[in-house]
Amino acid sequence: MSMVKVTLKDGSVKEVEKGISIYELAKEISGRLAKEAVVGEVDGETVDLTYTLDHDADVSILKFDDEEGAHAFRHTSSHILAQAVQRLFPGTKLAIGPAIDNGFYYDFDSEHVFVPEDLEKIEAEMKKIIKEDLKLERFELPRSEALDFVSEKGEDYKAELINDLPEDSIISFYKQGEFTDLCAGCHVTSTKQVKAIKLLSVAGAYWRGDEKNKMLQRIYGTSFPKAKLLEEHLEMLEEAKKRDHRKLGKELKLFALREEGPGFPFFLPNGMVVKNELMHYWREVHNAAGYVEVETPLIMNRKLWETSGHWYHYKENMYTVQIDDEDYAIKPMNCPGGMLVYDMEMRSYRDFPLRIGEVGRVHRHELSGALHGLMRVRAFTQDDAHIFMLPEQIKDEIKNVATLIDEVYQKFGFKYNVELSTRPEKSMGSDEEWELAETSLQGALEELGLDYKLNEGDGAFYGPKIDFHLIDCLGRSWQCGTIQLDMQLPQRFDLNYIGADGEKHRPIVIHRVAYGSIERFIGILIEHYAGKFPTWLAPVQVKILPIADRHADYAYELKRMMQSKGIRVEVDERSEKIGYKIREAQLQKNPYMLIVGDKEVEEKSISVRSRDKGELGAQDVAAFIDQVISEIKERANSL
RNA sequence: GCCGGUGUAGCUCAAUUGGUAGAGCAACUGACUUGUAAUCAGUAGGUCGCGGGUUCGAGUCCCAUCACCGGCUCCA
Repeated sequence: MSMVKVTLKDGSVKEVEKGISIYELAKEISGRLAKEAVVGEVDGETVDLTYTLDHDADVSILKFDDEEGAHAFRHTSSHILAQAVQRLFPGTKLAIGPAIDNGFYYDFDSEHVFVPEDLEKIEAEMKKIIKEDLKLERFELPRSEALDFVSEKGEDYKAELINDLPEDSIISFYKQGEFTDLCAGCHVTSTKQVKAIKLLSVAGAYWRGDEKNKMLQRIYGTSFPKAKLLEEHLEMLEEAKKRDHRKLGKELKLFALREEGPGFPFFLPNGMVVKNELMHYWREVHNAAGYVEVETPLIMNRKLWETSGHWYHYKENMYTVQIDDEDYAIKPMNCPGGMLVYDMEMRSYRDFPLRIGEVGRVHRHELSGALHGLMRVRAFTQDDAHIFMLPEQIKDEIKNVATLIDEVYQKFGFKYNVELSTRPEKSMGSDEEWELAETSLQGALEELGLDYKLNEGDGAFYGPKIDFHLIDCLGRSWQCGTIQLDMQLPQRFDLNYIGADGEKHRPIVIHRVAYGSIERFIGILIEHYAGKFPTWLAPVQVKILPIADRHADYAYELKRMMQSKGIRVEVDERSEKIGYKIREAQLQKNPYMLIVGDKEVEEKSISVRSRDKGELGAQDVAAFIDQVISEIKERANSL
């Protein structure tokens, strides 16, 4: 372990481990050190954001490539933003301005309403501040003085933040030029280091994230130590726009959203193929895993929803309807129906685990502002299942479900994060029940060797849960799969089974989904594949393109041949040039194009073009069909 | 729901200080019969999101409303 001597600003010398991070360093020399840490020099030439604490001590502390380094860098960027805004719009109050993944934001309370055009002006001012090469200096004040300091400047939000800190706190501030902000750090040493900066958007955000509070104006931006990195990042955002499932959904005629039904998507023929293929695959996997399938009514009497508790806890989000003078509700969840199915027969412990699946369409009145393409809708399909079991079966069954979900995600090459949420403050059930439930869930994850994040107190009031978050091409994560233990519904519905002892017992119930919402899953798939679905999912798998009208007969002969083998195939018989037809098929992202002209008719062959690999040349018809069929069979390769 | 922005032909977009709506692609018709990402010509297509108002006159200004976009909140 090589140690390095660090000379602090006050002249004292400290020995630290080489390569130590600024945060570790701050911890080591509590409080004081962070102050010194910003007084360094940057070796801008060789390594961006490599700091030296003092002129004689070469300790690399922070790099932009590290998460912490990027964080400090973006944090300074947000201070520059706030400084520019206060210069241009005096009287603007500051709320908070943290670094986030890929950028930063700052929340403002201003009389002035920021419009997109303002961003350019603010950005120009920020560039000025960067050029001014302002040093960031840290200073600390006892809590009461800190309060006076911010109150004098009329920074009410900062005062509120300080008020929430303990009485004996020492409050740190960072100063750059005329601008000072309450801030824990860390920061880079000078505004000059922020070489490339770009403001992206302006949005509303509630103070402290609470909708009861005032709505502030949030400005988002991003920054990099090199112009090239910024360019690359902006290009990535452009690429992501091209993949947007709403755009591709329209271009590929997969689905549509209309004013007549906000949040209620239309699935067009192409999208329906994808949906049906996904369900086909789902049924294969679930059959193999021992699930049965049921379907429960979309509309049921209010009494059922009172029994389940939804009428009291979820009414705001439920669509209701009157039938014969009685209240009915459209189901927002499948569980109550599932409970009724269980209760239709006398159940035995020998039936367990009893896995009852339901691909159920649910309706929820989501806030209009929350709607987003297929990702957030008001009617969606859950690939639900309720599993009834004995307490001692929990762990193994959770493992089964997690394994199944993993298999499904692997199918599409998805990466995902797992989160385990435990007992919240307000909860139902005994300590022993929760203890068993939580250790079973945790044990299952650990035995499977899955990395997971623990969200303590984040579970549902009726039980702990495991969530699966898919990571999309933009790095955003979407909650899809979930496994929830339900300790409330069995009781509310008075569900029983006959145990080995001949007595009635309450079953354990888990509620789980793999896709989550099929609509959302399709949205994610569209972006994941950029519309280029693998052959088994592609709406049109083979497009036959006759070169001239006289080749149409042969084209249709090929079509019949392939169709009879279960291949989705179309003929483009328009009197257009072959280049035009190829372009169209290519834009529609059809996996295979077959060009047939005089040569192919004569030789009874085909000229194959692949969407991804381009021209493949002449091929034998039977061999090509076999190839396509093998790709279609990928749907089931897990079996 | 909240904050901000947007809304013109099926799609992507134009329309100088308010003066009476235009292009490309798509569609349709015709010609061309085509060899691996856009053949040419013509035709048709809009109560400028919907509803009020100001004005001699509104796509352009104001109000209201709906939807969408970026976020917040919430969530599969």
